[in-house]
This record gives sequence, structure tokens and C-alpha cells, in this order.
Amino acid sequence: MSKLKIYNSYSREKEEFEPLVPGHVGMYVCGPTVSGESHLGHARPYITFDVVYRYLMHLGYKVRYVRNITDAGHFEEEGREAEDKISKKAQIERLEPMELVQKYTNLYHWAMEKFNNLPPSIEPTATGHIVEQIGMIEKLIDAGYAYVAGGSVYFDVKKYAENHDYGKLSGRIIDDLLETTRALEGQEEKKDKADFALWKEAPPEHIMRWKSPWGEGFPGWHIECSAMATKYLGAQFDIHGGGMDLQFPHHESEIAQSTICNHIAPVRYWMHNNMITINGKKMGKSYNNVIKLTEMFSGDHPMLEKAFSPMTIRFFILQTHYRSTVDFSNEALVASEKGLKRLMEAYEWLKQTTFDHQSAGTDTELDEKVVKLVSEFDDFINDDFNTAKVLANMFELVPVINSIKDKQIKADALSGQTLLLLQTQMKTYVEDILGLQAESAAEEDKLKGVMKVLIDLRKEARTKKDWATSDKIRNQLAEIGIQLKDDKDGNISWNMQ
RNA sequence: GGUACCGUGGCCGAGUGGCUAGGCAGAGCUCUGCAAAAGCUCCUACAGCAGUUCGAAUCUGCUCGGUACCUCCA
Repeated sequence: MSKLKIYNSYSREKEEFEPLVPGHVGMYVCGPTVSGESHLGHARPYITFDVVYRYLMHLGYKVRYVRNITDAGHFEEEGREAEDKISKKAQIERLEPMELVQKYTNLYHWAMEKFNNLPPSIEPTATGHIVEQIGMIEKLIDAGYAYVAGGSVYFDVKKYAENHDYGKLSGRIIDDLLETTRALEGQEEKKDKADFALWKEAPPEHIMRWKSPWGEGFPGWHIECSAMATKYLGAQFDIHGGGMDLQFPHHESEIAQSTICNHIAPVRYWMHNNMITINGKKMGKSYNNVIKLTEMFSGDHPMLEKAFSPMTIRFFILQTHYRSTVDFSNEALVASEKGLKRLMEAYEWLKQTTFDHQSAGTDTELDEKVVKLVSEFDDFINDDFNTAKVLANMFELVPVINSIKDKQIKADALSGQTLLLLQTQMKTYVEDILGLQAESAAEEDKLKGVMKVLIDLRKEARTKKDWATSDKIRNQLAEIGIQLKDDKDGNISWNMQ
């Protein structure tokens, strides 16, 4: 069997994956800033890395998956007037910052669950790790790579670049960064324009603030990930993931900070997912073209022709390789919705069907084809998580499965061994690795519709004193675990046992 | 301006130097009381130009077009 290869953004090559500690994998993924609602673009990294997480576990690794929550606001633009995104909005909405953070964190968790994303092993918050961040900044100052200016602390990029490769991850050239002509206000505190803040002095109106050796302030954006990754995964760990837009400056800066603090490059494999675009443009707050997840699920957005379920979106995302952009459109989503339905119907039948696993098989050619298609799942996922190709093979298997189901192909055409392999591989990949599941939400809606039909029929029967029919409906539903209750007001309610 | 990346059939998308994914849509057929579903078959593309090669959508160069990052951003 092939071995897992991961495209490492740092080396720009696919590399065979070898964990630092045999049997264990440490993975850090940049989580959301909970100052607002998650949108479609946010779905991509969490679904992408959920599959990575699931696959690593499938391979038998014990994985510690750390995904942070950024709940401490950051300055909007480095060097310009510092303002805390969260506190700013809190003032407008007259809410406590933590109330806002809680609200959006809950909403984010709700969406993750809808996507069937497994929860990470540790989900640390920035505000919960101020101490660690301050500790790291102190280390950087002691090492001579950070300097205090006013009540703020900056990282000395120029000095770092003298003996380290600053810019390698993001393909930046250090001299360009130092000589950037970009005119930003309030740069005078910094020695060089490329320097980034580790700690920012809080202006008086800033609500979120903490005491520090340099006065009251708040941590710079990049330091939280370095501090929390170090704390939970160690000085060096296996995989760091996130969106491509975080490569610079966020991840570049993380490397610099951690390297100085821990005397070792923090990450062995950098993975970056590409963006979701809409009409060819990146979906993002600054472009004013976001569709929030709640809007995706409800269809309540001018650009949406209908609602799309979380599973449709998950499938849509997995149909594209994670390093390519995916362009959102109603047509593409509808296509995914239909494709997913066909796949899942075939899969559900396959899953609940019992075959004769002793049969020798009569159609060698077909048997070999199925074995090949199913075995390639492993090769494709090992090739930098090519979920698109895995799904393509599944769709080649769908007609085979449906033909067996409709008896157009006899079940014994395939050997018992192959049928078993087909069943187990499909289950492993559909459910365990890709994390696809039947549309529970959609099914629930349908179930409600069905129950209404039955309840209406029963009401009619009761009105006509047709107790036989009335009782039949109630008793047979009870047999399958649905209890009907005649409420005092004449309505009929139901619940599942 | 700097640095990358991309340009695939009606739409979405995978991809390797030769064997030409897959989904959706469309057409025909089979099955079917009707319908749906399902199955079979068809539609065969790689922005343009030049080059390397026995052979390129895949490598090189140029042209055109697009995107991302360089500032918060998944």
C-alpha cells in the first residue's frame, strides 16, 4: 500500500509523512476569530482538516488536534489606530465582549456539528492563555529579538532575518518587506516596517486589556498560536494547518517567534487550504460577498436560490482538492446535492444488505474492477488527501451497487471476499474518513411531513369514529417506536422513543 | 509595483508526458400500470502562439485573461 504524502507549503513539495513521535501526531489548525458569524469560507479549513484528522486516526495514529479560538480582539491594521474588533462591536451592540464571544463561539460549534466535524482534542482560547503569551514575549526580549517601544513590544524581523529564512513559507523576499513603500500611520514606534507587534498598548477606550510588564495592553495576533501550540504540542510538532491567506504574515511570524523561543523550527508539515470564491472572487469580509453558514442552511440570502444542507456543503468542498480554489454557485451546489443523494442512497443500501461472503464470484473482470476501484481509495487519500479522486471512484462503484440492488447484476458475480471488501471500504471512507452521513436534517423535515399525513388521516378516522383505522395507525407507529398522543385540546402530538 | 498561483467539454471540477477522472445538465434506449428511481449508450475538452519530444492538456518560452498575498481575513 502507498504511504501518506503531504504537500508541505514550506518546501513546496509533497513529502512522505513521518511523525515526530512514532504512533502520535500533533496537529494545530488556526481556528476562527469569534467576533462575528462564520461564513461559507470558514467551512473549508475545518472540513479539510477534519478529514485529515479522521484519516490520521484511521491510520492508527493517536492524534492530538488543537484548534484555537481567537477571542481576544486584534488591532484592525497593524500600525494604524489600534482597535479591538470585539470590543468595538461590543460597544455598538452594547454587549459584554465575552457575551459576544460566547454567542459566536456557540454558533460556530453548532455549525461544526452540522458539518459532522469531529471536535478537536483541545480548543484553547487566546484570552485563556495571556500568561503563556506574555511569557513567550519575555523570552523573545531576553533573546534580543524583540524590543519595547512605548507600551508595546515588537518583533525585530531584520535581526531575525540575518540568520533565519524569514519569508520562506510565504515566498516573501525580506528586502522587499523591509523596503515596502506602503504608507501606514503610526509606524514610527517600529524599527522596521516589517516588524510585527507581539504586545500592543491598549488605548483607554479598549475594553479587553490585561496587565503586563509593559503596561496594560493586549497580545498581538500571531503570538497566541505560537504560545498555545508550544504549550499543547511542544516546541516542535507535526502538522500546522490553516487557510492560505494566513501564510503571510501570520504563519511566517509564528515560525519566527517559535523558532527563537524554542530554538527549533516549530512545524514539520505546513498545510494550507485554498479559498472559496464567489464569482471568481475570494469570499471575505473585506469583499462584502460572504454568505454566512446560517444563511446557507436556511437559503435566506439574495445570492441563494435555495437552502443547502451542511452535508451538501461538506460534499461540495470534498469534491475539490483542498489546494484548489472552489467557486461557489447555485448550480454547482445543486449538482453536489444531487450527486451526494445518489451516492448516499447506493451506500445506504450496500450497508444494510447481507451478502453471501462465501461465494466464489462469476464475473472476474467486474470483480477485478471493483477491487481496483476500492483499493485506489487508499492511494488517492494518501496522495495529499485527494478526496476528489476518492469520490470519483465511489461514483464508478455506484452503478455496480445499484445494478446488484436491481438484480441487473447478480450478487454472486462478485466474490464474497470482494463484496466484503466493498462494504468495509465504503463504510470506512464514506463515514469514517470523509465524514459523510445521511441528511438527518432534511430527513427530519420529511418525517414531519409524513407524520402530518398520518396524523391527519387518523384525525379523519376519529371524526368518523373509524376506530379500527385510528388504532391501526397508532399501534403500528408504536411498533416502530413512534408514540402518538391525543392531547386534551384535540391535537395529536408525537415523539420518537 | 513585488511575489506566487491559475486558465480543462453547457456548468462544476480531477489529472498523469502516450493508456484521454468523476459529478450535474442534455439526448437516446431498457425497466415500469403511470411517474420517479435505477441501468445502458452518446456528447470527448484542455486560453492563444511558438518550441522541446517519436508523442504534450501535462515540460519550456512568450502573449492574453483571471485570482491570491504583500493590511484584518479560513
